[in-house]
Amino acid sequence: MKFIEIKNFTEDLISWQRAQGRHHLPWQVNRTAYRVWLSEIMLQQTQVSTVVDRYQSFLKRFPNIQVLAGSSVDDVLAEWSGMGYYTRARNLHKCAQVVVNEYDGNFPNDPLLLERLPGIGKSTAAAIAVFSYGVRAAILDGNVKRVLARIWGVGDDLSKSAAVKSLWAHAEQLLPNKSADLVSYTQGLMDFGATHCTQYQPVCMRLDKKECLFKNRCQANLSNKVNQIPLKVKKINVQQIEMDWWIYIYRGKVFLEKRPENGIWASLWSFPEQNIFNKNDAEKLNSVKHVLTHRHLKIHPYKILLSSQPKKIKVDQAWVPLGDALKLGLPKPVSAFLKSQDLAHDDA
DNA sequence: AAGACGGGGCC
DNA sequence: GGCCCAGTCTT
Repeated sequence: MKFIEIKNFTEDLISWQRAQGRHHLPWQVNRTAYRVWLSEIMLQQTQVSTVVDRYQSFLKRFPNIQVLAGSSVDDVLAEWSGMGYYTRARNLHKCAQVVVNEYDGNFPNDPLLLERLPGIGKSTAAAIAVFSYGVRAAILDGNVKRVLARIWGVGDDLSKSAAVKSLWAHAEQLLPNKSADLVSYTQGLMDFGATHCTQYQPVCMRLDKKECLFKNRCQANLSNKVNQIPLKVKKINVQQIEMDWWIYIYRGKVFLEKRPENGIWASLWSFPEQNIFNKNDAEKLNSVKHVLTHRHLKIHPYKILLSSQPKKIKVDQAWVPLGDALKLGLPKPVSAFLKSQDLAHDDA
C-alpha cells in the first residue's frame, strides 16, 4: 500500500487536540504509569463511557500496584465483574505481580519490554510508553485505524493482517519528531477518531456547522467513500447456545461453582450446568436470553430448594449466603439473575 | 492467519 | 440483527 503525503497532518492534529481534544478524562490527570496502564487495559475493546465509572471504582479498591499485586485474583475478578473479557483482569493481576517482583513496582519505559508483560500488546505498550514516559511509539487501535484508513483512502479489507500491518508502518511514519508533541499527537488520534471521525455520523457527513479539519485532504471524503472505509469483510459467526442453570438453595445460601480456567467466563463463579445433586423436584423458571458478540445464549434456570445441605462439595464449589453472592466475580447474566429473583423469600 | 473472548451502544 | 469499541492471546 502506497501512502501519499497529507500536508501538515501531524501538526494539524496536534493543534486540534490542544484546542478541541479531551483533557479531563480521569486517567488524563495525574498520569502515573499505574493509572495509565489500568486505563489502557480497561479501554481495550471497551468504550470510554463504560470505563469512566469502573476505573474510579477500581482505583479506590486497588489504589496502587502493590495493593493490586498483593490481592487475590478472585478479588480482582470481583471488581472486574460485568465488564467482560475477563482475561484482562487475570492478566492485570499477573502483570502487577511481575512489575512488583521484577521491576520494583515501576513499569519499564521501553515499549518492547512493556509488550512482554501479560495483557500488554503492541498498541497498549505504546500508549503506556507515550502517556507515562513521553517515549516515541505508535499506537494503532480502532480509532486510529479508522482515521488513517479514511484520510489516506485505504479501502483494503482490515480483517486481513497484511492491511493492518501496512497501517502500523504508516502510523510509525507519522509520529511527530518533537517529544513534547507526542502526548498531544497520540491523544489527538484517539480523540479525533472518537469524537469527529466516528464510525456512525462522522462530522463530514453531518449537516450542522461543524467542519472536519481534514475535509479537503481526506481521500475518503474527496472520493465520497467515507461510508465504505474502513472495510471489514469478515463476518462474525454467531452461535446459538442453550445452557442449563441448576440453582440450589439451602437456608439462605446459594450453591455456586467456579468455572473452568478456559473458555467463556473463565474462573468466574456461576451456577452448575448439570443437576449435580440429582434432584428431581426442580421448578423450571423462565428462560433467560443473553447476547454476546459471537454467541447468543438461551439459559434455562431450574430452581431447587434443598431440605438438607449436601455434605461433600469440591474445591471451587461453595454455599454462598445470598447477600454475599453479588460480591463475587460473576458473569453479567448471573448477577442480573440474582438481582431479579427473591430467592431468600422462597427459602423462608 | 484465523478464532476466542463480554458487554454495551448504535444503527 | 449486525457492527464496533483506547486489543490480546491462543491455536
